[in-house]
Amino acid sequence: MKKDKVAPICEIEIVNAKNVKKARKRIADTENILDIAETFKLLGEPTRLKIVMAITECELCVCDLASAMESNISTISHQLRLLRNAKIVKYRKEGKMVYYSADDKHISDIIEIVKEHTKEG
Amino acid sequence: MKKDKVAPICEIEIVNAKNVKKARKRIADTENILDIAETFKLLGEPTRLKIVMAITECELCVCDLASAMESNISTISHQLRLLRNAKIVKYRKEGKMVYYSADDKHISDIIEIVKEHTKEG
DNA sequence: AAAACATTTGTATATTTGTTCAAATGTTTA
DNA sequence: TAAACATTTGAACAAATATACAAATGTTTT
Repeated sequence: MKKDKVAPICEIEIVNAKNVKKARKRIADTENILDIAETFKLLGEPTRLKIVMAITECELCVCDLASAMESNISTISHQLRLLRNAKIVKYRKEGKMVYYSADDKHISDIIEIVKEHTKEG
Repeated sequence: MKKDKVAPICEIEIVNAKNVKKARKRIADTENILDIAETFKLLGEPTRLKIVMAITECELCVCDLASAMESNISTISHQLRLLRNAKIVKYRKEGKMVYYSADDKHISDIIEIVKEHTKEG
């Protein structure tokens, strides 16, 4: 057997077993990794990202949000449901109106960071 | 015409014109909004997020990365290309080997923040 | 030069998903 | 109670995309 190599797993030879082990551990230790991916995925769609940015500093009803986005009310409502479930946006009912806002600091923080990241590219 | 309402745009009545205008402006002012969404989208897929996390603290060749992820080399390579284009990961060639790493501080920062965010939910 | 190997790339396919229309729900007002 | 309105929800369709296999590229070694 060659110097650093280890028995193959999944038919793949391992070159640096130590680093592979570390990587495996890092992934395994992140128990809510699917939830993290889900949050990123929700922000990774222009319509939804725009929704979040639109209601970052002031709340809007679904109707006005659709207007601001120049989009369909139904489309906005569908996307809002996804964002709501992930606790990325919150809402407040007032009669038949529903006002949405995105006051979660975490979310606006990461949007700012990614904004910086893409600017540099 | 009713009190606060304004002429319809896209067949939608506007309730709070001031906030709609602010929202529109906030969206319009973010010139690279599609790039921002793209970065989020790339992190929003479990395979790619795991890749990034795997190589956050130590570099790995494609082969070992595939092993650590228990996945296909081709699949990993395809996803690495996307991550590379978005400057989320970088690589270093050494002969026929290619070592990938994700040392971008921005990226590990936002992953940590989202990790916190999802924990609270 | 050829064999061996790591990685990349092209193609095809199955799955996911964003959007739209239509209908349903729930609230206010006449 | 009925009409008007805001929002939600269901269903269907088109578009995007993650994955796998096969072939191509590029590098090292014999």
